[in-house]
Amino acid sequence: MDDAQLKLSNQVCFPLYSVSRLLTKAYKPYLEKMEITYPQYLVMMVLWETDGVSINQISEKLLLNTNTLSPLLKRMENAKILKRNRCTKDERSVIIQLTEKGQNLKKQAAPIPDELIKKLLTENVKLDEVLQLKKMLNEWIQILSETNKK
Amino acid sequence: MDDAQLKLSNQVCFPLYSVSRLLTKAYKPYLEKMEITYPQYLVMMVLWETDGVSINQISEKLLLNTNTLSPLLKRMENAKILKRNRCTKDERSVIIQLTEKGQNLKKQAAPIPDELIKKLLTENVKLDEVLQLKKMLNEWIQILSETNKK
DNA sequence: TACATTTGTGTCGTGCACGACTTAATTGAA
DNA sequence: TTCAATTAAGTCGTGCACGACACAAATGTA
Repeated sequence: MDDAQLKLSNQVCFPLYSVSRLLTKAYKPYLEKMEITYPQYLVMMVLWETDGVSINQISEKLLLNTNTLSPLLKRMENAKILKRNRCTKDERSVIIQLTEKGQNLKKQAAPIPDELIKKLLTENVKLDEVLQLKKMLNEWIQILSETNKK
Repeated sequence: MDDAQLKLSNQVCFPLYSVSRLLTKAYKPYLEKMEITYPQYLVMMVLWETDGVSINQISEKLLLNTNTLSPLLKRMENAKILKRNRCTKDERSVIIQLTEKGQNLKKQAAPIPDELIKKLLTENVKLDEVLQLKKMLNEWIQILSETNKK
């Protein structure tokens, strides 16, 4: 059998999976100071940009199911960085609002993206390549979130 | 504050994280027929290429800790696709060997990589771009597995 | 040969992810 | 208006990931 396709070294998915895990790990020392995890950091980025959104809206932006977000947001509420309140207009919705503590974390987080991108840029990996990578990944997100739907 | 850096849309990490999850989900229908998960599929690719390796060697190839692999390999042994045996030369090591069932799964897996890459290629994403992406990711793996070490 | 150190595997606890399902509120069609 | 269908959130079970730690086998050094 011609098994070249099945070799780990020929896969795109495996380096993607590895880099994703390794990058999350690279964030860790920064996020630990803020006492949040990487998925929680993603939620924070949504809220820093637009506070007071429903769980469903967060779910759509992060492509994470509500059954992943529900317990995650409860942990964040316990850590007092956000509050969960039922929407008065639609009692089914839960609105997430940052506390003052949560808002203040933004200042602490501000330098993180720069520090990380600095680590990743080398003589062989230039910024415009990274931007191209981002563009390609965003296309794949479109394709995959379509095909995964059913 | 200039918070452009903290916007989700300006992150590279987030699309990487999303695509990794979405790709894993895209593999699912194929892997379900073989009754394995995506991380288990990675282990299988290692073993299809080189059978009879230690847990440590699998750990190095997949960049996964042994405390992740140990229970995963036990589940795979329960599913009768591989066997775990202590190395006689070094009693600390556990050698992983495919069963016949495990070897036979290779035939079933053979068309998977092609089918998936077909989904991802569009007018806007060409094969050479994918190869460039892979190259970049592999560089990042080097950088990140270094910096994460300590 | 003693014994401190290293190495390979493993357990435990925590936090995601996600499929399957439940519950309650809202919506829509007859 | 009634009630079936849809929607938002949440529970439950399983399987990763991984840090912290345990333990036994192997190794290195005095």
